[in-house]
Amino acid sequence: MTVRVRFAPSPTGHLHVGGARTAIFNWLFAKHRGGTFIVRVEDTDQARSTRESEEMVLDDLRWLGLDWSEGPDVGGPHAPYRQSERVEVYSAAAQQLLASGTAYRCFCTEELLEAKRKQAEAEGRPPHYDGTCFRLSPQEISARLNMWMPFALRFHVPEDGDVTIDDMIRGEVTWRKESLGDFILVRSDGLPTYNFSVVVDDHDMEITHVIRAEEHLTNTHRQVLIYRALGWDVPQFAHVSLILGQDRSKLSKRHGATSVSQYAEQGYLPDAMVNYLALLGWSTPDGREVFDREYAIGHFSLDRVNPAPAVFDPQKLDWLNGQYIHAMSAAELRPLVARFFDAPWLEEGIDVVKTSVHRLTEFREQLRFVTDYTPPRPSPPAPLPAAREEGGQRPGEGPSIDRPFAIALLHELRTNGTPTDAEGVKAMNERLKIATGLKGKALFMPLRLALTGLDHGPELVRAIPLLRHASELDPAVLSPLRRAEACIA
RNA sequence: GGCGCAUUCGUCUAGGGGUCCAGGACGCCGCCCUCUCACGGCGGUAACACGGGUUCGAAUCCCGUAUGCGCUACCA
Repeated sequence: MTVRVRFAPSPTGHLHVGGARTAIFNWLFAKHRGGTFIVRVEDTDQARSTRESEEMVLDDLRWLGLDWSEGPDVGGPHAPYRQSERVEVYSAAAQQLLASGTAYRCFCTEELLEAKRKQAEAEGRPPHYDGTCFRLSPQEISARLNMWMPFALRFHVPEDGDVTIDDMIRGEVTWRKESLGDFILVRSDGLPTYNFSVVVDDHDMEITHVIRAEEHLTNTHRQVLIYRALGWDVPQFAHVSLILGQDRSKLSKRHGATSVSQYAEQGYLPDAMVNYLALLGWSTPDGREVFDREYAIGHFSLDRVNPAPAVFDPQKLDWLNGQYIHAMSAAELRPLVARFFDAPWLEEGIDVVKTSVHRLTEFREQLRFVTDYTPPRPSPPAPLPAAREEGGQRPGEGPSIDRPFAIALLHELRTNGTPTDAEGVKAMNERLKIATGLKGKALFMPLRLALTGLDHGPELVRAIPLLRHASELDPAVLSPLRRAEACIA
């Protein structure tokens, strides 16, 4: 039997990282087993679902690089893949349950149910449906039907409600016949509830493995009862734990970015995102943590998925994203970076600074020494020792520069020109060493300061040629020569 | 309240009775590389929630407690 799995998002906003990880696990599982990955939209909650959200979620999945062979956008043998368009399928199943007596019409209003719930809770009883409508006689039912009273369809939980599943992540989970009240299958507006539609769809779409979030674990109890009442085979279940924020509560907006589109905007790469999310709960058999999709597909298994919830760690994501960026060539990176920041000299710029970048958006800041330049102030005469605070800068440090050094540099650039490569920079350094009598840090720091205006940045043998090339390609970039002049003015 | 799930370094995790005074990764700290900042290399810090069992032996099995989370909706 070939594996068929599905990811079933509710279209109520962008795809969240938790959903993304569930989708990734489903996708990896399907690919690993040579099965089929399906996307199904669960939009029976009309108040919250929108078509725009559906598009966003699908776009987010595409951005992650996941592909599905059946879904609302591509169709498939079990179309439609949008629950709001599948009402006939549900009513057929509902009729079957109604006919067999497992389901019954409930005429209770929401207000009445709410009142009963409150009452039960106040008396310390479980807040379950009291079965009023289950006891209605056929006469009473037809009377209400004749009055056009709206009704919902309720599932009658059998006396022997014991259910055991063998969860692929958690092992055996058993629910004894316990506090489980008769629950709604079809709402009075005719749309099915989650527990009903999910069973009907998973059966209809021949889903073999249901891999979903842990929040659905206890719902499985109800769902298995429905499977049994309908005489259907129960699929394999695998419940993946939740993703938590730093404070160990369920990840939400106040923890910062939670949707994958936000991560895309912040300069994370899809490959890094998939890698990181896969690592949140799953571990590789050989312990490696940086891997591509082929590796993940080849080695994925639900046995290695941890049942405990995991805290989302932005620092590790940053590190991983950096690993991917560092491994890419400047040519590969350029079109991706150009989304955030562009310049004619961008590719060389990327090549020079990429080791200090963890997110694509950081290139802009790392290359600011090219686009922006403020000449360092001249060295102050003799700082007053009394004015120094503990831990303050000592004389001679800080973003300032000696006038004689600036003059020597300007002379060097005018006489020999600005180096165009690392060899040229080294030659220039040798000449400056002789001209100024400085060497090592005493030479390089003032040089860096004079040409970049900053006391840190990429190595000068790379930075100086970049500045020259950039100024030749881009009139907005001040050349090294002009910078040296500015130091003296 | 009831039911269910979970609990190894700050974080992600390896571990499925002895090879574990617990291994890897991120972070943090130190050293090296080095003009600076990164990158990279090397080293260090740091954990089996608690209490009972079972066993010659438990991080690993069982029970309880605590804590966290989920469900208990005409949300999914």
